[in-house]
Amino acid sequence: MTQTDPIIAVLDLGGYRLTAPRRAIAALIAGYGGHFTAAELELAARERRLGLSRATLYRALDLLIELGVIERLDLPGGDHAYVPCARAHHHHVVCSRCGRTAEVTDSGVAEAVAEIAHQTGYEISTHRLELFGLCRHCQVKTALDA
Amino acid sequence: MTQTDPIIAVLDLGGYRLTAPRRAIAALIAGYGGHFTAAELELAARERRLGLSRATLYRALDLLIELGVIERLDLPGGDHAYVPCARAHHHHVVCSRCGRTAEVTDSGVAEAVAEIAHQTGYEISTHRLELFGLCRHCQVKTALDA
DNA sequence: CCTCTGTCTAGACTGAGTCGCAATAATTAT
DNA sequence: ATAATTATTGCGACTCAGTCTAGACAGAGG
Ligand SMILES: [Zn+2]
Ligand SMILES: [Zn+2]
Ligand SMILES: [Zn+2]
Ligand SMILES: [Zn+2]
Repeated sequence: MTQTDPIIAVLDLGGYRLTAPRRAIAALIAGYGGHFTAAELELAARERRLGLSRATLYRALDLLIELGVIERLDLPGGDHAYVPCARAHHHHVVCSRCGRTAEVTDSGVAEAVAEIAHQTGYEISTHRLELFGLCRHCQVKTALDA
Repeated sequence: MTQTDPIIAVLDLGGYRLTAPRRAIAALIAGYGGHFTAAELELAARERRLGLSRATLYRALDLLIELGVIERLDLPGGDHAYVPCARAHHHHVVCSRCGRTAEVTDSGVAEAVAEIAHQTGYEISTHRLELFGLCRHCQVKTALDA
């Protein structure tokens, strides 16, 4: 609601036009706690009669990725999902039951990467780390189900 | 040529039928040093007049993944590729220029994962780490191009 | 306001991957 | 060897994500 939507802010800063579709998409994204898929966004948009075309949706996602305010995850099953996130390098832990995500820093990973570079002789420029498991919430629920 | 194709061996061990299409696919895969895509396999099969249907190809890939003799990579650009590999848990470093891959163990990563679990409270069950950079070969080539 | 141009819509299109089912062939039993 | 069993294949139609094009539209700045 407030002017402080980080996505809008970044778009503005980047000199991109603050159009109605982009504002709508930003609002939808802000509504998700964890990850969301393109299909979910599309459905949500349709339900709310926002009238955005698929093309616009995908272009917006591409742009937001480029700007680093969302990131694409490749779920173990092969599906693609997105998470809103900070722009510095980091990774995500995804709850495989409810989808909640948490960001984590490279703590410790950097050393491992350096070690790997040394062992293999590769000059490593990028890496992606994705972690999957149960969030606290779902750990409890699972315990109760037993 | 020899009976020692690891893919065939694993299929046999798992009690799966050693059919002509599977043998053909195993042979094709063995021919790749680094990663390959489903489309590449399909093309190679068509060129050699092997007459396998797409469905069979994809079913075979799924099976081989399940058996752990190949693994699916999600390239940064969003494409999917596969690498033949050992069955124990490990990760891949992919040369972003020539596609050569190397396997690396969890050395160091495990600690980082434990630390992340502790920090976030998630009970982490799986993780995927993919590294991208230049292999030794391509480092040299790049240096010469300068 | 008016213009310039970035962005949007609609809908056709592509290409990866899937599905159901009849035909085929690797195993197993006889 | 032959027949019976059933996993696997091929086909072709299908779905669905994502892309593309071209004309209409609407921000931002003057
Ligand atoms: Zn959860
Ligand atoms: Zn990292
Ligand atoms: Zn290389
Ligand atoms: Zn690992």
